[in-house]
Amino acid sequence: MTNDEDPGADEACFVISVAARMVGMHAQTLRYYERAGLLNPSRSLGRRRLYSLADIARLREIQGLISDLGVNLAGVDVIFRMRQRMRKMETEMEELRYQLQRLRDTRLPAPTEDGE
Amino acid sequence: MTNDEDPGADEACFVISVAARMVGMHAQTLRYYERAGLLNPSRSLGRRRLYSLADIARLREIQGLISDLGVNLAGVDVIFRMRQRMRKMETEMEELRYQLQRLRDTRLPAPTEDGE
DNA sequence: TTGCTCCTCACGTCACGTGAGGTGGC
DNA sequence: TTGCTCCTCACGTCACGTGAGGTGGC
Repeated sequence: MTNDEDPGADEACFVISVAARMVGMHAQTLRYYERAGLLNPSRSLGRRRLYSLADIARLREIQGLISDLGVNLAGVDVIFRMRQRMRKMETEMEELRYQLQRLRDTRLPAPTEDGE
Repeated sequence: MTNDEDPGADEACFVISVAARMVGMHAQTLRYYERAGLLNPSRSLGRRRLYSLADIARLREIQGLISDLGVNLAGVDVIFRMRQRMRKMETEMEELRYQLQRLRDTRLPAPTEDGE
């Protein structure tokens, strides 16, 4: 399902003016957020910032928290950390549910040894 | 283990000056946080604020986020909501783990190994 | 009465965003 | 060359916290 022409989420593609236009922000604001430690675009050889699609997505999330909810930059940082933990917990829950289901399915004895 | 002399966490006990002294904040700040919707102390008949131990605990949490981490009030609100969801998820995980353990314990048909 | 509470208004400070100005490399 | 980028400095605005001032009920 991968498309050779589309850039991967982590591929550095966009220069700052393009990235700023994509998310409707000022280029200065992107530099400001970077200085605040909210995102880390890669750099070209000439020290120019290059934003990936993942960076763009992160910018949109930041935008939502700041513009829509009124959170400040320190809050965005905390919230992102919490989101990461929540995603981890969700993964763990998926795993637990899977194990539970598998145990229930194989609960009746006579385990047929054909599954992995 | 309940102590008749100690107030319950939700029992309204402390007038604003006492609550402010307990958490090291100005009374005006407590009123300000209330206006911002961060906490809701009960009121006495004379419309005076009465803070419970749960209110005090919440104030300390607010204080930690604001003073230590630099989060603003809107951020505190979002973070509290996320915390609530995380606590719910943790409870769910506990339940899942419990179910899983129970299934594993009863999986072998005739245990009788003398252990409980 | 005193000492608290209530409220509103107003101010100082700082975070945030952005414009200006000067620089350098595709 | 032009049009971008880089950086720093400086300003306006607003959220936050707090003091002042006047009120009312234990």
